[in-house]
Amino acid sequence: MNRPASCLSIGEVSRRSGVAVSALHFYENKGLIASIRTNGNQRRFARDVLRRVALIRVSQKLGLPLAEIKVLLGRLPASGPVTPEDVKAMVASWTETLDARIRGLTGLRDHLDRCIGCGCLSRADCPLVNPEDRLAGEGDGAVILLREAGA
Amino acid sequence: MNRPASCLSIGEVSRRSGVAVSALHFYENKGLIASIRTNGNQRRFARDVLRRVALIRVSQKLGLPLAEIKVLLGRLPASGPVTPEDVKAMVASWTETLDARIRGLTGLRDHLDRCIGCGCLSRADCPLVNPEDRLAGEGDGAVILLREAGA
DNA sequence: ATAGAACCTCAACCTTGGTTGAGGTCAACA
DNA sequence: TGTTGACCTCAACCAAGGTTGAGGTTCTAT
Repeated sequence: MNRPASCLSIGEVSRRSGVAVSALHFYENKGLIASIRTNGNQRRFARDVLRRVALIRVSQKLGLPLAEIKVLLGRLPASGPVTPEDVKAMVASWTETLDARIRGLTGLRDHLDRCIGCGCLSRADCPLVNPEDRLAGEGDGAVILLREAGA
Repeated sequence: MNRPASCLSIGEVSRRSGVAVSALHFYENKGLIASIRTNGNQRRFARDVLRRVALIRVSQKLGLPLAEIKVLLGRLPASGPVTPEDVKAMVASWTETLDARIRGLTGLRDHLDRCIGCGCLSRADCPLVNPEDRLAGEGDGAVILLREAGA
């Protein structure tokens, strides 16, 4: 009885999620997913793990590092099924992150558009290049513009 | 005459660009910037390097890897000042990249919005989670959705 | 009962984008 | 002529996010 229908081997999780076995090992090691072991020391995952893995991959596509994803996952119930409310909260936090990234990129694009308008790249005039010359004395030059892209 | 006014030491480039000396070494090593050497083997950079470094940092904020940035920089004149036309072309290529990223993120956000609407996370119904169940047989499951985020 | 697939651990390696430090040289000022 | 700060090279190290391989065990089907 090592394999009740509700348990998945790591190979099954890999096939169903599209994530390599080695990556699943890695996620487990980092504490993002959990398993129990059979008598023979093989991993068995609750079906729930498929959701978690999907959440991990989507979160990664938002640019979240695994450490942050771990925190978000940690807010889900440690065991048992995830409720719709849990999901709504997590997904809402994603959209905030997403909105922030989109805003950052859009702002940067606007800068670029202005730069296309002038094409100068002039140290004196172009807000895109050499902002350090307009900010003499601050000591960190180009950093100012770069910050606008949002982390 | 190691220091005509038009030449910058690496320390000056670092201070004016806000980029660490070690990073400038790194960029030179990767072929993104170039220098000549004094009799005493110290680097001297044309002022032009400040523009290139600024272009590198902005490009990085778009998420471009240095290898791609190197290609873009390679399209600029190898020596001599960069013309406004050069800049326009390069910046235009950035905005395309940016637009693509923004579109990808926006599409992902729309998915999330729909998911918030239902909150189901159901294997059968939720397009965000477990798309592999709707795509049985394709063998790469969640990859489908993830692709939407754009590279 | 036994082959072969699937699994296990652990360590080494990979890429990207750098930083840090050791050990040594150069340049500029007094 | 010091001496001090800026510079040089080269190698090692870091973080993230994994992959690869060696060497060994377990599971499942025949």
